[in-house]
Amino acid sequence: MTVTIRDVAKATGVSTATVSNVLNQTGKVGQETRRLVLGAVRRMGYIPDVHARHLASRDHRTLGIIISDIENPFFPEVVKGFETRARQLGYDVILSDTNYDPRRTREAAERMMEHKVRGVAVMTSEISIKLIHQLARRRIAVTFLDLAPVRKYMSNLRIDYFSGVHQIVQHLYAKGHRRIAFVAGRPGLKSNTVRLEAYEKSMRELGLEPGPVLPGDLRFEGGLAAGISIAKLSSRPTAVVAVNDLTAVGVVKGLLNSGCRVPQDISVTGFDKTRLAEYSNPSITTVDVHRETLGQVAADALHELSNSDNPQGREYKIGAELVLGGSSGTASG
Amino acid sequence: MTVTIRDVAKATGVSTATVSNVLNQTGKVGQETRRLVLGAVRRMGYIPDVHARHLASRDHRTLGIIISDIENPFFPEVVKGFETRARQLGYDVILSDTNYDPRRTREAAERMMEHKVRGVAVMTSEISIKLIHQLARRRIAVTFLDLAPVRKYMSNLRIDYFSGVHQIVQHLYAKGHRRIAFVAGRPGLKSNTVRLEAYEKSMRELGLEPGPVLPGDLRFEGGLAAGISIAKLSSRPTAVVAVNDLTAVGVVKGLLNSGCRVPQDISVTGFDKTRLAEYSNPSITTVDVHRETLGQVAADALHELSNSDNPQGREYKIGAELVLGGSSGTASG
DNA sequence: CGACACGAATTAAACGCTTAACCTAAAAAT
DNA sequence: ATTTTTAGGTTAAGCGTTTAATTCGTGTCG
Repeated sequence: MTVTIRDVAKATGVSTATVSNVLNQTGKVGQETRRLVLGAVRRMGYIPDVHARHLASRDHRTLGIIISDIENPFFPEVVKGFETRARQLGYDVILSDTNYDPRRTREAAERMMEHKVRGVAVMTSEISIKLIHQLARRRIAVTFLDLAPVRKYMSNLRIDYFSGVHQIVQHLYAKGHRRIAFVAGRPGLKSNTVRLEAYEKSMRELGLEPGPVLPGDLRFEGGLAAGISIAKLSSRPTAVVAVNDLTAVGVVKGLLNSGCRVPQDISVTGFDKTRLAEYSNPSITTVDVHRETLGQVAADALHELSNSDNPQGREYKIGAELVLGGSSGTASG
Repeated sequence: MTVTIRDVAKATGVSTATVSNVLNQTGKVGQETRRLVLGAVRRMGYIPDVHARHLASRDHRTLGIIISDIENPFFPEVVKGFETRARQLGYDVILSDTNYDPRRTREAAERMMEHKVRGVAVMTSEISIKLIHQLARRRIAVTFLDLAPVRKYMSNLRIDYFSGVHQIVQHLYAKGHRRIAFVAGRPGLKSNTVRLEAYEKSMRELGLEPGPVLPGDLRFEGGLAAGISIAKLSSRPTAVVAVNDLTAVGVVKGLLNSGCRVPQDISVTGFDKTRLAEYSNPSITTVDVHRETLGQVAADALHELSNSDNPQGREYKIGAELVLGGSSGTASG
């Protein structure tokens, strides 16, 4: 039914090997033959079967990326950076979304193995270390976000959350803020607790007492509630550091609804530099964690790992950068 | 190197056919043998090679989805709906992002053919009809968004943009608005011109003169500029219908910066119900086009098309629903 | 002028799996 | 008691490619 390489060979009067050589620019092929084959390929609409190709040539130029949730605005940019770079390096990319579900995470990893990818960028933290080791043991290169120490076939990407939070606190301090609150995310999530710890450490470094720390949920609602609570506090802080932009936007709305002006009465900062931060009113002072770069570096790291004959993993650091917005200003009072 | 079905067979002392039968629950296999095989599979860490499997069984349960840009907040939800449904129906999914680039669109389509997918949901409008026909000719089911008439192997998904815009205009009319402006998107894009036409038609239907119509770019910046322009207009409209949420958010910011209060002085509406609309301040009155449903319906449509023995395409309609926000209110004056 | 290298193409064996066709022994039916 | 059915397998032929090994002319060189 579908036209195969054999059909093309027959139509041109050459062997399938020659057709294959023409298509892959391998081996020796004469000018004239090349022309003929290419003509037939075009005319007949031949398209090679990727499965057969991969099966025959043991070289699967495919990279995988596992993310938590494509709807989470963190990931699309990471995916884009990864895909673009992988493409440049000549890889095909397959994507799996785990939806924060451990079972689907396991399935995603299995899918990667089934596809015999050369490497997998694990961009979710809801994955067991065992699964990662399982991949590495099959000589599949893996990168992850601060989930485990570096090893054979395993490289680590460290997003410099600490520096990001540190820059925020420094910025607020410079603007005269001394009472700075923090709105947290989900306690279990490492990327969140790291930010909280960075906040506490940065505060102490400046001789300030951390707190109050309010609970959040990484979502708008949590921020909203926190904003309302903060507005009611007796000795109100002059600035609020939110664990992410969404929370910050919620905080701002909560404060505004409670009659606090932002930034005149209270400054608010976010984290992640989502589009939300930019479009919100006032725009949110936030930290750019270079998501697209993250994806790129992941692709590079996998390429390096799966191509070197010494597949020892290493550490990569992804910078974070303060981005000023209208939500933070000089301390009042 | 990697463990194959033959290794499992050898270890268990049965034939590869039996192992295959155990794994796929086909054919007759005894209890004891099944147990043994499964044990070996687990113990040896055997994972079938998807390429070999697809090559051997001509049944490729894979669906593809082609989108313009994963960073565009329209798509993640569509992808999620598609993937979830496809998964339920037992399909694997491959995703391609064209980045609005015709060459990459062609590559994406080729990728689908290389992978021998059963169907492709084309969610971008930057694709030539030829390419779609090429797919259909290969008996690959295709769905698209109002790009061509229905045909063999080709189904159409129509998002009811008209109804959405109509609802908005009706809503504003009911709130007393008579002078209603429109901020357009990119002129070439069909989904945009449809909205513009729907706006004009809905206005005339109510005996109102459409206009002014301001240019936009589907982005925040275009909305911002439009908002500033509108604020300066001599006979200012009391309401602004923006082509999408992003534009609406820009318009709001432009108006606010120009000293117009929203919605007290001017009402603003968006389109698409992105998160932005919800988080923005005031939240934007918008139209929910049920993106996740769109993805779902696409998967269903492809499933239907590729499974029936009469693969005649049909029309599907995706509803649109007004969602009230704080950005629209009673007309002033 | 024979040996040789080389360019251009062919042959055929994988790659890892599925599946139709076939086999065998024991249970069921006649 | 003979035939038929059935359960529980096995055999082997692909699926559509790639690729190492091989063949076959032909121009080159000593």
